[in-house]
Amino acid sequence: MDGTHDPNFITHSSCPLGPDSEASVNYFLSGNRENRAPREFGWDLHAQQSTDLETMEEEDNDRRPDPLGLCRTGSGACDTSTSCQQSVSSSSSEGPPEKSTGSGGRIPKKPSKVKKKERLKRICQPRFAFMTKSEVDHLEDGYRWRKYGQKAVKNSPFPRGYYRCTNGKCTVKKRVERSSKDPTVVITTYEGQHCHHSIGFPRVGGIINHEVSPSNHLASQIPGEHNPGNVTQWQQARPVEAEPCTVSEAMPCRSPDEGLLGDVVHPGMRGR
DNA sequence: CGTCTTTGACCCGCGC
DNA sequence: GCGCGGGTCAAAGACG
Repeated sequence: MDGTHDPNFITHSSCPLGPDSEASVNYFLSGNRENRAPREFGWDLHAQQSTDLETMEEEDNDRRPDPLGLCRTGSGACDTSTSCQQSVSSSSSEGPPEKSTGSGGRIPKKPSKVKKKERLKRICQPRFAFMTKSEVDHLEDGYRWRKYGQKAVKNSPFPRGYYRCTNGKCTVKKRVERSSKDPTVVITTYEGQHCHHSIGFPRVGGIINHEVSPSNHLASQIPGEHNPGNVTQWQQARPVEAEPCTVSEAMPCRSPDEGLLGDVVHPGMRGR
């Protein structure tokens, strides 16, 4: 990867949405360990939306230090020993979930021991979140997602949507929610690493990425997705401190040529 | 018919 | 121990 050399890549020219867009995006890389507040990580949010984020942070701090609920289980249950693996509790990679040949109604869930164990582990994976000014909740990012849940968020009138990559072997998830402070701001949190390439941008001139180096192609895709003229500036936040598996300069968790962060975050960004 | 969304229930961790 | 809130599951329905 060569990304660490281009600190200025976050420019209009590299914005997937083009220089005409008008909204701004904040990135912040989340450490995936322990429920430490971003501030403690020394986040350096200085873009226009950062205040919003910080506000959220403060509002939630009384209960959850993590403004986005990142690594909620981190306070103890976060098993990072495998955090670099694609080992989030996924029903796909494990034995077939006993299909409840439902006798009509919803039968009480009795998760297998294995499944239960997995849930207990609920491993925190590298996470990457950003704020986007957008009217659209679910931003296109080149991947296909399946919504598997939606929850009302406390202190927010807007629900949070839970998405999972449709690729069977890919355990990447993402959460999408709107800022309660600024409804025009969409907070997207990616978790995990893609084990495949994106499918391209159907709506952006049908760009296919197979020729672009992974370290680049997503850097020029993700945040903006097809964001109808909303994202112009990419704000860069300081990567969170590095622990065994965090997203920082070393990027120990990232596979050489793929993976969420590798795809999503331009190396130059991570290296700050 | 296959895929995706919706939605209510369930599970779990944490704070009180 | 209990309640709360977040995250996930999976059936049912919608849609192309």
